[in-house]
Amino acid sequence: MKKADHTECLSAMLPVRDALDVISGKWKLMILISISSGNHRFREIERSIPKINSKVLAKELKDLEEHTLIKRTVYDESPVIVEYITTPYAASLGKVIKELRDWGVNHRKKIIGK
Amino acid sequence: MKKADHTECLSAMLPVRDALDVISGKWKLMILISISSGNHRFREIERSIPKINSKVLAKELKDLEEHTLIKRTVYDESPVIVEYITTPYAASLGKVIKELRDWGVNHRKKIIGK
DNA sequence: GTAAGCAGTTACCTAAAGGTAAGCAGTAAC
DNA sequence: GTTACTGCTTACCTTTAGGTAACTGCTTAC
Repeated sequence: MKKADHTECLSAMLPVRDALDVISGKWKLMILISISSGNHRFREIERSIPKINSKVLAKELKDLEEHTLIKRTVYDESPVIVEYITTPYAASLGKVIKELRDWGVNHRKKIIGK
Repeated sequence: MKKADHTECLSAMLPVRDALDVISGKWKLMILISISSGNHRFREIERSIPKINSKVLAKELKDLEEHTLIKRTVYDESPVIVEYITTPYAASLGKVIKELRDWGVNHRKKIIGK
């Protein structure tokens, strides 16, 4: 039983909270995964994620762009093409996503095993 | 540019979603961090987490217990003592929390640096 | 000329998460 | 005997996340 160090405890909690503020919610990581798996167009992303709708997708894409996790580029050919790509900064989330995925796989096993 | 593999993409997204279902939200990880930092009593945990309130804490503790991430023990001394401890299963979240924390620290630096 | 695809937007609604404030039963301290 | 601590619960309210459905302007395909 460790001694409760209030300062140390806070210094662990606050960054975790910061991270969750950016990535939690039902869709953000799924969108990042979809884009980095090769889906770059709005409708492509939409179709790749079950049950998402265009309003939510549009909003989440804006959020992700504000956090500089994705980049939106408009190619002014006719017809206009809009492309979403992940930024190098998004790659820094790779480990986070990997650990979440591994844990999720294991957790599902545990629950089904019951 | 990778080719979009729908199946592979889904098999990455769904476990991540499963994991987030368990740990996302404003308080769950903070509570786990608090308990594993040595806060084991209800009021102790409450005081260690800024801005949380007892209604929310009580509810989140129940959720965490249902997911077998913490264990609640009542010691029937007088006065009754209630103790919360993390389970070995919660330890499996260690890497997830570490990566979230590291990313959060870095993200904060990046934002302040702007 | 009508249908269908593109990248969204708009108005409206529901459900869930979270917050506020008060209170309760028990104990113990002053 | 009043105050304060424990571990909660209750009723009520607000805020936000997310969902539905329709519709826009533009383009190309049949």
